[in-house]
Amino acid sequence: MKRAGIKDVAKEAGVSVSTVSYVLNRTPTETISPETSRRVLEAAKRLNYVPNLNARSLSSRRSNLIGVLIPQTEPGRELVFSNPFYGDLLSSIEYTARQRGYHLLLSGTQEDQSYLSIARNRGVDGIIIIGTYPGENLNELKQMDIPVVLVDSYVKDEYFHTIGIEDKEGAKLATRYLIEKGHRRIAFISGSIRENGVNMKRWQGYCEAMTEAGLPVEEDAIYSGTVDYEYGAIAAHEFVERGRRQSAAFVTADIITMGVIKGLMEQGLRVPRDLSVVSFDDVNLSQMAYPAFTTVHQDIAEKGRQAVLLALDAASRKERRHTECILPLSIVERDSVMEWRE
Amino acid sequence: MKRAGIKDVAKEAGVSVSTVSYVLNRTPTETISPETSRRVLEAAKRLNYVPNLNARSLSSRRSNLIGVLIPQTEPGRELVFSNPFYGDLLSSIEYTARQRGYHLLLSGTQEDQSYLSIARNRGVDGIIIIGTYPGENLNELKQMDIPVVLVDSYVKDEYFHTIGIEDKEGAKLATRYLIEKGHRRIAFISGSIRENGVNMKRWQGYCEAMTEAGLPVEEDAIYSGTVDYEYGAIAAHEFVERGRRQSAAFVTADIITMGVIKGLMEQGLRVPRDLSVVSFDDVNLSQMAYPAFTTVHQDIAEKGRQAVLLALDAASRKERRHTECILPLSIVERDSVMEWRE
DNA sequence: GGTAATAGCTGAAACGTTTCAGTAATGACA
DNA sequence: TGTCATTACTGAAACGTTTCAGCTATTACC
Repeated sequence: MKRAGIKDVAKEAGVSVSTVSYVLNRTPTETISPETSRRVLEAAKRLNYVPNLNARSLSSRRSNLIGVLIPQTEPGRELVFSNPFYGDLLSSIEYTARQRGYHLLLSGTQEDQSYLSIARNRGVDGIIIIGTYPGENLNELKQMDIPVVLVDSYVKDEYFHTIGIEDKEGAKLATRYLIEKGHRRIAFISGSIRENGVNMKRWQGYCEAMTEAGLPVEEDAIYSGTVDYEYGAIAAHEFVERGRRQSAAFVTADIITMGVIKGLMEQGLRVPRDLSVVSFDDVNLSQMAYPAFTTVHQDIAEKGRQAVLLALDAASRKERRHTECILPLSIVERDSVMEWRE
Repeated sequence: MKRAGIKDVAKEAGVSVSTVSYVLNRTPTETISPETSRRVLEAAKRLNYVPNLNARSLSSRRSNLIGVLIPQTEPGRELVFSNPFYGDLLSSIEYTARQRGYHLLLSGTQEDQSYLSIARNRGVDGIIIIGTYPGENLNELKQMDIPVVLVDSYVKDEYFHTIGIEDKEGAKLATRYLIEKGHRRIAFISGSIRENGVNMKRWQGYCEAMTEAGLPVEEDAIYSGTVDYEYGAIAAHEFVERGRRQSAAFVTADIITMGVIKGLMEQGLRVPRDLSVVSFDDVNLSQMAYPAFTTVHQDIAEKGRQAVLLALDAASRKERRHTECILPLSIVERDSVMEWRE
């Protein structure tokens, strides 16, 4: 059973192909009589017509497609959904896009550029790139006239739109919170702080908060690895090996915190009895954990929503000027921090 | 800067458009001299040529696109990524597809058919539907000649390919495990067991295991709600309200188990001291939790991989006959079960 | 009554590919 | 030398839309 095309509809309704197109797209500049319009609509319904979106985008240069690039665990590997943060974010992106009649083209942030050309070739109307992005190719993105939204990236460029949070401020919030509770020696547990990404900003926030309180940033209080559960456990073991010199820790991601708590427990230690912890993200995990932990809350759903809105808005206007959207943070108190007195 | 098309390449290389197409696609039936081939390739490189995939799929009727439909929390809402199971699954699907040069078109399983027509109109080469699917429209899917892979669905049909696990057997495994540990009164905590999906099968498995052991399936041991963290906590509270009549529980999803553990804790109860628990899925959560819980392990990554392979394999051959793929299960022992003696 | 504007429609080019059917040149073979 | 295959390539139709430019009635205006 061959699919009905616009031609078939035209024949069925006794009008030209262009008329059908105008009716179906409600093209505002075109005047169509109600009678004709009705006939076309009926014919389309009768033939069970659905437009071929590939042909449409070939012709109209719009695709109603948004490309979403999600980081991978390693170059060429799976997506990082082991961290629920990304699932929550994607969920919100998909929902917002779907509501507006857009579909998602999903891909990993490959180290090579294949994803790039593919995003380009599919004719996506916008691209949302999540997380720190392997730098250089970004320039190539600028050359094609597609709006790009960077989520949680610290690449500054007139061309790109960005959406993120005040990572440094959030980290200061967390660290100061611990200081206010009387802690003086505070560990910093994080993913890599080499690249200019959120972890580096949170590192800076931690340092500033410490310094402003007149506390030293000590070498052996720093744990830097990968943003996953496994590293949290490793850090916890190392914490013990290094002699448990701190009474509290600021951990830069909930998923790491899960591992830290687990790692401590394996060694008979408890949060917050043996280590107070403040975390970052406030994914569901932070309430599920035992103990539920205090963490810097960010509105992940809103982040995803804004990313889509920014992309679509940029796609509709022709201007390509940088827009920046920063979402607010707050700290959510749960059961992972104890007051500390010497 | 207008993008270079195949015509530009042809002109640059001094050959015809068709020759360029043949070279670029390495069409096996066509003979091209090495010299010409080289010239074309060089021209393409020089012009920074990338093919327009929309045009290609319009012409060739293949899109290198796989549609993925993921359940939503509610009709018309976000995707169910609050359950990490889906993130893991999608991650594996994306990875496998990407490796094979395919991209993912992601959408929620809408109650209305819009997703359906869209999947159709985009010309996807295959569709992967995850979870129980709002029934009727499936027939419409059959009419277009696109391979459909149902993941974790119990819809039986000659047309659809399915991939899943022995849910009933897995549930029996779990229930029997508890029985062997001496438990006689075992609660069943689950999502909805109304629809003919995995939860119903697991419910059947639970019943069979109980009956085979000569134990009664008691009304007040059954908790059926939604597959999420929140419901787990609710069930735990209800468990206490109903008078803590069971010594163990089989919970049909890890995400629910997280809530159960939390809910019990809120009431001063502990797993496994006050309730032994065996769960299902073995997502990362089950090790992260405190206590890490015993659960029926399924290979989620393999599930995603097979789903893609099934779809691609079906797309390449013309035949549309049902294929079924069942993955093995095993039980992973952790710290959520105690021996029980009267 | 004549011109201008407008409403309502249509024809055909264009979008960037793939692929079928064909052609010209070369070599093999009797 | 003539026929037949084979190699290497080309022309053009087709895929299903959008959209520009144009055409014909009809109405509006002076």
